[in-house]
Parts: sequence; structure tokens; C-alpha cells
Amino acid sequence: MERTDDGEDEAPRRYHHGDLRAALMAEAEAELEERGPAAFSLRAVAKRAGVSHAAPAHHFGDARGLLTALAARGYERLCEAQEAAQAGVGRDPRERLAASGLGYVRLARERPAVFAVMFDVRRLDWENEPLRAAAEAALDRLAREAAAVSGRDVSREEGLETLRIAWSVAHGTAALLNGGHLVELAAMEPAERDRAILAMFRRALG
Amino acid sequence: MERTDDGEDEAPRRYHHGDLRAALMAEAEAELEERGPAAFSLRAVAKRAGVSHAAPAHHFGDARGLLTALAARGYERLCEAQEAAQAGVGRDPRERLAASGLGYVRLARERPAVFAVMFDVRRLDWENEPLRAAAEAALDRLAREAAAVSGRDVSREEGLETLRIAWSVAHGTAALLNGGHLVELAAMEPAERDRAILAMFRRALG
DNA sequence: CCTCCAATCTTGTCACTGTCAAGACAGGGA
DNA sequence: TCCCTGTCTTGACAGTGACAAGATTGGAGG
Repeated sequence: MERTDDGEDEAPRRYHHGDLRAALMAEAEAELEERGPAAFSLRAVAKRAGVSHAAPAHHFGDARGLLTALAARGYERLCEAQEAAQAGVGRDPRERLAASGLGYVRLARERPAVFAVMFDVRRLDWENEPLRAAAEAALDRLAREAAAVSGRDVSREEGLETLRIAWSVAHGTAALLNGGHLVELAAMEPAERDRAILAMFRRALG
Repeated sequence: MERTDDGEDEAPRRYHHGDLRAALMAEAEAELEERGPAAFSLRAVAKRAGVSHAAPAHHFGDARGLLTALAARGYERLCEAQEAAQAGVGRDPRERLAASGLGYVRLARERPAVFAVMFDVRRLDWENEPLRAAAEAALDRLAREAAAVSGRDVSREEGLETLRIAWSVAHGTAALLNGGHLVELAAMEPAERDRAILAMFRRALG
């Protein structure tokens, strides 16, 4: 028992961690979800990872850098969640867009704090290339699917409106659920809730 | 010129301020909008108001108390904004609900930081009675209007769905605009943007 | 195998923050 | 006039992000 064991595993804690960057990301995400985005603290993350308070600076520069990296990973997961929700949905563009929206809401519910940070513009560094790329990938996917719903025989403005509605419904539902609102929806069991959310998209995009 | 003048007016700054509570609320709101919810600082607010760093504690307890008071006032304004947007709209329930949603988005755009705080659950004290009352008043208004859209000849679930869609579209549009998204919508001139937002509600509630 | 370099991590410090405790001040009723 | 209660200040403490300087180590080149 010669040293305190702050982390959750009992690695002998050498001077060089090995993969501190990944460890810090993991601990930061856990910390974020446990204590909320407002209480997020670099030093607490460092303590969780069992390193000194200044160690994160070397990998992320400052707190904004860490949050930016977390957000980038969040956007990657958002993309994956949209894709996963479309599994076995068929070819109807409206159905595919609705499924994508369901994936959007699911991701937001799985990682509410990361989701909040992803859209807290002022805390992120949007000059960061990985973040820009990940966000663009996830959000362009929505845009493409919305464009597919309003076929080419329709005005550009109506296509944009389709995107605005789908994105707003997805984002609004996600944010409100994470804020403790829409309690009837939140209280449903998962399968029923998914059906209800899909129904929202179908009606809103009708 | 015997003393520094931190505030924006030149009141002689007696020991007893007179209406420090209101002054702190005003400065806090300004500070919040200027520096963003993440950078909000009690001491900076006190400095703006020209009082000592511990003065706010007497009126609001702690930082959460101040934010809670700001959020309560925000919900009052949300209620007023919904009402104002319905001026001269007529009796059609769907049109009235759409107008209410437009008011929701307008308020969020006028005070983005306050709006963010209003829905940042973990930073507020929901045991606070004024906050509960104000939030309930604003949100129940939406619920009543949604119920009016789905007349009594319709299932309870469909009425809830109407509320979910209207609220999600309003909240999602507001949050995304405040996050710098939906750039085509943001770039419109006000009248055109209002028409576009109303069109979203009409189509989504169809 | 040895040396040394550059990346990695630690220690120490500073200004700033929220909160608490104790004291200074003032206005209004006895 | 006196004092009492609410209002505000001063001072302190622990925690925070950022920066500078030093300690440690893995590995490349000799």
C-alpha cells in the first residue's frame, strides 16, 4: 500500500503513462456525465487519471482543447448513431430521415453532457480541424437525407425547410428530454418511445 | 473624482444601494449575454454593479440563486413573448400555436445566454417557487394551445404529440440558431425569417 | 552498449473564483 | 435619542486554469 490509487485500475503508474491522451478523454467524458458540463474541471479529470494537474495541458493545450476533442468524438458517434438507427429501414427517404432523427435523439440521451458540449459553441475551438470534419460529416448526413426527401422536382427552399424541420424536431426533442421535459415521452419504455419519436418525424415531415 | 466609478451611471454610491437586487439582476444578465453562460462569474457581476464581491450573496444566497432568479424572469418573458407574437392572429388554434412558437424562438434569439441557462437544469434550483411558477406558466401555455389544436374528438396521445412537435420545433430551432446553425434561416431579414418559421410550424403540425 | 535528445509528466506559482465568517454601516421604530 | 435589524464590506480559505521551469524516460544514433 505504498501509494494512493486514484484511478479505477491498479497499473503501477509509471512516469510515462503510455496512452494518457486516451485515458484523459475517457475520464473527462465520465467526469462530464457525472458532474455536468458546468462543473467540469481539468484538475478533477487529471486526478481521476492519476496524473498531475498540469498533465492534460501537454495533450490538449487547455480546457477548451479537451472539450473540443470530446465534442469531435461526440460528432463521430452522432454519425454512427444515425447510421445504426437506419439498419433495416428500407429505401423510403422519409423513413430513412426519420430513423436518422431517432439515432440523433438516442445519442443525445446516451451522453447528455457530451451532447450539450457539442452544441455549446463558445466552449469549443471551431478552428480545430478534427472537430470541423466530424461535425460536418454528421450534419451533412442529415442535410443529404433531407434533400432526398424533397425530390429534385421541388424548390430549394422547400428542401431547406425539410432539413430545418427534421433537425429541429430531433434537436429539440433531444434537448428537452435531457432537460427533464416531455415527461410522458421520457416515461415510456424504450420500444414504445422509439415508435413515438418516429411518429413525430413522420407527422412533422408529412 | 474621489472614487472609481465602476458602474455605468454616476450615482454617489451610498453604503446602502437602494435597489441592489434589481441592479445585480440587470448586470448579471448583461454579463451573461456578453461573456456567455460558461464564463459567468459572481464577482464580475458584483464589480459591474460597483459593490463588494460578497454583496450578491445577501440577496441570492449563491451563484445558483442568481441564475435561478434570472431564469425565472426569463420564463416570464417567454410567456410575454408568446403572447405578444399572437397579437392580431385570429382564432385558428393552429395559427395561434404557430405564433406562440415564433414568440418562443424570438425570445431565445433576443437573450441567447439567458435562454441557455433557463434549460440548463443542473445550474438552477428547481425548489425555488418563483422559478417553478414562471416556468409552469410559460410551458403550460404551450400545452394548452397544443391541446386546442387537437380538438376533443381526438386521442390524448395525439394531443401530446402535437405538443411534442410544436415544442421541439420551437426549442430546436431556437437552440440551433443560437448555436450558429441553420445559417440560411439566420441570414434572412426579420420579416422573411418570421414567415419561414411560421411555415415550419404549419407544415410540422399539419 | 552508451549517449543524448525530445517528448512526456511533475512541481511550483499566480490570478481568479465561490463561499463562509466577522465586522462596519445605516435607516426606522421604540 | 437609542438600538436593532437588514444591508454591505473586509478578510480568509480551498479549488480552478494557465504558465514556467524542472524531472524523468523511451528511443534514435553513434
